[in-house]
Amino acid sequence: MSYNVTIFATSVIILSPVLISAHALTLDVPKLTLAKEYQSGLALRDYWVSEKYDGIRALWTGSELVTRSGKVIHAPKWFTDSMPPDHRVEGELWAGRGQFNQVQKTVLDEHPDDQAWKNIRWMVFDLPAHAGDYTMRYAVLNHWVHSLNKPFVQVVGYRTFQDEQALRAYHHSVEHNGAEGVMLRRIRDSYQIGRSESLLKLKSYQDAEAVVIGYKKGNGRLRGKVGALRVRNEAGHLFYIGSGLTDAERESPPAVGATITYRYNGETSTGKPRFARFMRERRDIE
DNA sequence: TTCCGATAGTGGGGTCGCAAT
DNA sequence: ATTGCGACCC
DNA sequence: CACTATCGGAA
Repeated sequence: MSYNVTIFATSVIILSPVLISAHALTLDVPKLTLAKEYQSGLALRDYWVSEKYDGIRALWTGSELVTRSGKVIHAPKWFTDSMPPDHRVEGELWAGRGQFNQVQKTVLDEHPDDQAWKNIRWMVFDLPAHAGDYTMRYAVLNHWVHSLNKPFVQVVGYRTFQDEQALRAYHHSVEHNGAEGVMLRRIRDSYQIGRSESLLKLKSYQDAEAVVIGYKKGNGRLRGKVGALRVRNEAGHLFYIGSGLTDAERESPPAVGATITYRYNGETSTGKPRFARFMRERRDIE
């Protein structure tokens, strides 16, 4: 019915001075569902729960595969040649648990490496332009994937849970096996653009301590303040922490030699903490 | 009244691609 | 051949 | 990605 929904927003991208005078280039940004953080106490019976696949979001527009910001993903012909010309399909390009780095190295190349792409799966989970609640969209999606019958296109699987304790148990078990976390999909919603209770993510984080060994200057509105702390953690890794600092903390940051607590989500491929953010300075008690 | 969602703007690690060295 | 940087992904 | 700082409208 209302098939004519606007799927793309338009934003202006500033390019090199040569191009600015001649053309105003635009980039189509897909309007997608964004996940909110899970909070205890919601009606679990309204949700289906799946693994959170740590890869790169990819939308089939009907003619090409694009990222969340609308950039074209240069997939091999054999990967996309049987995609439907008349449907939008949304999923995650994924290479297995703990393999985000491989996905990034493979799918963002301008010239696809055929061998590397053989390790990529497209874990599909929605039909953004399809009417109906999630159970209906999921049924259509399943039907399409089964008829497609390609090993590298799979539908994400779901479970349901009666109570939070069971959900937590599942969450911890998949994370123990290397998953990034879990997603909760509210099954009676039509496709929701933006951030809402329609899609939730549940991820664990870790806290650790590090010693401040220096600073990096801030840019833009933070000019003259601290942009990031240079730190060394207990494993001896050197890295920067900028996220999490308030404007006030950037004006009078923890001193060199101070111990801080930071939060992170697992490690990168080189062993550094992923998504490290500042929590607080350690205050020793006398 | 409080709180939530959207924006805009900061910051990180890792990678690719291109320009400068 | 190496380095630096912008622009992407998360 | 995580986060801070704002703002206006929903709750």
